[in-house]
Amino acid sequence: MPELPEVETVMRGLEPFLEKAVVRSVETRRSGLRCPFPVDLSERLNGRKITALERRAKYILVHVAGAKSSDADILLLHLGMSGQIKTIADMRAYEPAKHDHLILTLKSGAGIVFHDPRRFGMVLMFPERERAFHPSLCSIGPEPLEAGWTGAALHKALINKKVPIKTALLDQHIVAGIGNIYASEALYGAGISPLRPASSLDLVETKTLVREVKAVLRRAIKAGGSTLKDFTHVDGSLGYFQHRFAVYDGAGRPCERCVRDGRMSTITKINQSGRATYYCPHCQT
DNA sequence: AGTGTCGCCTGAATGC
DNA sequence: TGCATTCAGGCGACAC
Repeated sequence: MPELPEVETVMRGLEPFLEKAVVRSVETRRSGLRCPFPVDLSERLNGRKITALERRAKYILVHVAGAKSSDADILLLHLGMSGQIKTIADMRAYEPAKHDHLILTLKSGAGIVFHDPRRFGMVLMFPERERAFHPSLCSIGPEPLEAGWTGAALHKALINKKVPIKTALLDQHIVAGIGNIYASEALYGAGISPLRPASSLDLVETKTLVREVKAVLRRAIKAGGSTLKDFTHVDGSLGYFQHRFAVYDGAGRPCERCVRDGRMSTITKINQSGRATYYCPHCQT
């Protein structure tokens, strides 16, 4: 389940492959994923040079040069639930696998493949100059790893929010890129109950929470993300942050913090807004 | 406006 | 063994 650290890992893996590369051809093997592929995808990519890659929230932005600088485009990729991007060193040796939906061949003879069994992913293309107005990007909240995202900023964003703090962390308008895994992990790190109404957190608590969000995301990026089922790096290798989860997918296990403090308490799984939440009912208050 | 629920989709796991 | 059901969840659409 690609969240910010997984998307960042994929983007970093794609960078040396795609930056300054020129697209030779585009093949779509079905009409779209969550939404149809842009009908003019091929003509807008063929012969064009990729200038830079960027991550925003859980999106990968592929910047594509135009004939004039005002014609630059953005190819927007979202991995959804099960999306993978694979790099292929030599496309002559490539045979499409099941669920390989979009294939870009580069001038160099290399290529990339968008593979997505559950087809919750997204591929869009629009002019760079429309970026500020694009519905998928324009209303997204602050990047959690940027210095400007502080405890004070989060505290302000949570005023009047009655939803549980766990649900608020998943809201991409409040903060970008956090998904189900890292929401549970950050709340555990901060010792805050996922059930607390978001507006009930005081400034000290939001500062602690912001620190923990940043810390868990940085550690996960360093570990190459978390591989639960589908996620892999662009070369097929796996992330290993899943081995360091404190609570996620750990129902029934003892809480390590409580054990350290000489208590016995068990990680518990609950459901919030249809999503699994894992926490320690004893030390998260 | 804020909040809650649904549907999209496949494959793995579970149940009878 | 085999078929049906359940579950996982990011995000947009929709209802209240």
